[in-house]
Amino acid sequence: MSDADPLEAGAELLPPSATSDGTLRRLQEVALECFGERGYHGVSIRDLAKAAGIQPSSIYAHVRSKEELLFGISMLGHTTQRDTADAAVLAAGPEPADQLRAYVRAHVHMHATYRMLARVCNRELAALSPEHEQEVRGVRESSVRLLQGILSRGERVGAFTIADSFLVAAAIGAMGIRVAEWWEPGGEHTADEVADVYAELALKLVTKQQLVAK
Amino acid sequence: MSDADPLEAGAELLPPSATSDGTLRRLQEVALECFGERGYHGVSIRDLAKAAGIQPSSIYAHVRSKEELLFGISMLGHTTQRDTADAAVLAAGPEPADQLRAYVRAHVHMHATYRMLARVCNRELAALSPEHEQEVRGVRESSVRLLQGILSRGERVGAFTIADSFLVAAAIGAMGIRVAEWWEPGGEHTADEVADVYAELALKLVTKQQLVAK
DNA sequence: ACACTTCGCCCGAACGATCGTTCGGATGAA
DNA sequence: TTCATCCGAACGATCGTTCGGGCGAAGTGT
Repeated sequence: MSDADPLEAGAELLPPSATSDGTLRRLQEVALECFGERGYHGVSIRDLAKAAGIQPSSIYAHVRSKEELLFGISMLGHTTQRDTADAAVLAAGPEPADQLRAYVRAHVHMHATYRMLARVCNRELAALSPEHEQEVRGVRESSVRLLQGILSRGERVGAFTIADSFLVAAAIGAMGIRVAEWWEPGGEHTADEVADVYAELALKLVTKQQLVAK
Repeated sequence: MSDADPLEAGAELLPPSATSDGTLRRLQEVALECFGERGYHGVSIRDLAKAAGIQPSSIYAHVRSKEELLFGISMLGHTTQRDTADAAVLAAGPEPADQLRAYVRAHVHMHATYRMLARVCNRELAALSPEHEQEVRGVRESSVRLLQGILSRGERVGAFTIADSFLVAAAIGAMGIRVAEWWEPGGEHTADEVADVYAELALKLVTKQQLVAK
């Protein structure tokens, strides 16, 4: 393997829904790696250029500004999360438990598989311009609403027992988001394993407890 | 109230274990606010100076460098988390369920009450020097070990049923860490309420499920 | 009680480095 | 000829930090 790319050692950084190619794609990939490791403000245009193998000024042939590069990445990550979760839930059928399982599986799987993308999305919201931040938050909110809808409907039809819908949704979301911070490919668990375990854990959070004889 | 301080509108930024006072304390407080909102690299020495009401050069009468300011904050946050969790667990008695409840309550309560401190601690590990980062990670690890110890002992004595100790510990930790990102004083829930709910949710994660007749 | 020194804290000015970005021009494919 | 892409050089702004000095409180010798 002489064409081994240190950037893509066995793992894709961008999801299939990414439409960019060529230098712009490479730019987004190195931006993901750098932003994910050191943060948006901790990475300079010159850092990105060096990692991409081009000159700093050449970057501006592909993006209007550094912030727009972050915005593109952020939108891609958030829409990917929302779309995969939507699709998974739609394919899960009418049972609330199946819907919750599907949502958590998609959520967790995405945060592991594209963990750099997820990190940047969850950390750098404040680095966006006010307009861009609001646009991203809109996408984010629709995904949160989907989860809360599953929970409240599950409770309404008697499938779930939930103390506080908001708090439980926050807890379930948190489990997945944090996966992007510790999971790494080649580690103890595959992304699928984590997704499966966390889907069952999420179900435990909404299931009525039966007292077991002590 | 003419002495109202916009920095401390009804909430302490630093925990009681903070020993600093005077200008250094004020510096740590404004650093928490600024780092928490825009990130370590997104805040300049001049930003901090302006927020603290002093000149940029005056900062160096209290800290050796910007990174050392972050390190002090980071150590304070991590030791506070570890110590309050330790104390809570020790006071909880021998029952695994009580220990887990105590740990989660302390963990969550701290992440809500000192949310800016928790944010900086969880976000800016990579901004520390390698030596400082390792020192902080040491404190962090000891707290994680405490939680995992509670879980594994609880399973050993038959109080808990756990699919994967590491994954469950990560999930429980994640719930609390994320609280620092969305909770705010004066919101829907008090810190105590969230802590109580999440303590029960954590217990659900380690309790054997009973199949309820469908 | 006095003068004198020390020290903590703060200031304004400035250092070299690096920041995001722009510009004019070169190159090659369409 | 046009257009996308890249380059080297440079712009003004801002970065973290240093330096010399001012100033009031605390300590010291007499």
